[in-house]
Amino acid sequence: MKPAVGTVAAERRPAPIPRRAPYDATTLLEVAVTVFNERGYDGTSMEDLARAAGITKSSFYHHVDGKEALLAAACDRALDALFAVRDEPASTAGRAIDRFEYVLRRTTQILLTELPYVTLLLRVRGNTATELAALERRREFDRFTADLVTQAMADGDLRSDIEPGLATRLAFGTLNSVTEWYRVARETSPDAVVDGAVGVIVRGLQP
Amino acid sequence: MKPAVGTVAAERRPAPIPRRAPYDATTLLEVAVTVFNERGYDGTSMEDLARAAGITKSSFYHHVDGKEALLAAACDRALDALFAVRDEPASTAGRAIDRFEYVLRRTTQILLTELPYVTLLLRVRGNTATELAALERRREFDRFTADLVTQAMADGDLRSDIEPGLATRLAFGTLNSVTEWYRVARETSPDAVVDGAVGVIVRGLQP
DNA sequence: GTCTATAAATTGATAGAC
DNA sequence: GTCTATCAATTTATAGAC
Repeated sequence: MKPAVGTVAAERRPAPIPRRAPYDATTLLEVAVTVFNERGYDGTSMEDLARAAGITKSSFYHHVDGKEALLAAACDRALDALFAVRDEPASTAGRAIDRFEYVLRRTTQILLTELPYVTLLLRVRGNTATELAALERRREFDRFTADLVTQAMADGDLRSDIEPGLATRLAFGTLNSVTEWYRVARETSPDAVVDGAVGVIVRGLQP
Repeated sequence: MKPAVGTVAAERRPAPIPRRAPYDATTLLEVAVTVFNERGYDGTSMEDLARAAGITKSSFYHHVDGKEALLAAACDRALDALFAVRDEPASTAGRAIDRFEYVLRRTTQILLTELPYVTLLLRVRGNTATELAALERRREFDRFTADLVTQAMADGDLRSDIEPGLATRLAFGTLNSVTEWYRVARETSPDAVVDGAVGVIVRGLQP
């Protein structure tokens, strides 16, 4: 039963308008990254983002600095999480093979918990200064992983009939490929993905 | 020694202008795919393509039907090569494990020989009808590979402590990740990539 | 085949009212 | 905070001269 428009009750106690939480930069970043991943960064217009957020383009601009700033924030979030893994004690001390396995596992976990941000990072092409900066940070992380593999191979703990660079790229390429299919339709649990991926890689690279 | 401008020799036998082969649709597709892979499809304008070909945008349009047609042609080239693998005798007869290994190897070879086209295909997002059609063909190929893995697992020839779908995705995700780094700077030979990738995957998935 | 010129639509971003 | 209106630049694509 809806009270007639204009009654006293309707005027003094208007039906509660379905009210969303007020937007902040973090919320809209989440919206933006989702759309970026669906349509690609360059394939997404600010109009697309505003529509996804349910406001106009101008309102959207009230909250964020622009398209490129959104991309930078998303990439930084992914990269900060990856570098935090690199700086954990278990990544820096001990046998190289143990550190390698630890980094594989933790990287996969980050990839799943920060999935949209890592996905976007992995697709960056280098068209702007922002993108080049993200690529450079990413390459730094890649050098860290390549060093791990090289050391573990020198220790005799990884098969050495494959070039270290190729082994590194296959290992982390396998992990990164998870971003290509692990979406909301999650028929596989995160733990199963981590255990499965790390297990297959480790066995595949055993001496 | 350059003859002075205006001499008889210069007028009758003009210095040979560095003449390129006349453009055809295939040549320009090659140019386009290269730029698409560098800057991303949506990040590339027809102006970019024309500049890369050394002609104007209008001249470029004289040879090709448009941006989307270029994408469709590139995806078709990659998909035709993949489906040709699927239809080879060694992919359709024999034990599933042998067919699986054969398809892994052949797919990697296609990936390297048709690298730019496969790279572009793997990045398609589904923004237009053209892209959706390419994605649908790709999914058909994915179903073929998933069936192979499922059968080989049922035969007891692949480890069964991993879901078949996860195993398939890890295996072909590893292969596909090659497109992310195997560019012109080829420090690793194609054969080493094929042997390395297939070898790591097969060992990683052994029972 | 290649060019200049231009059309028609879209894009990232801002101005200013409420 | 949200809106309408608008701008300047870019983008896909075409017309028509040479």
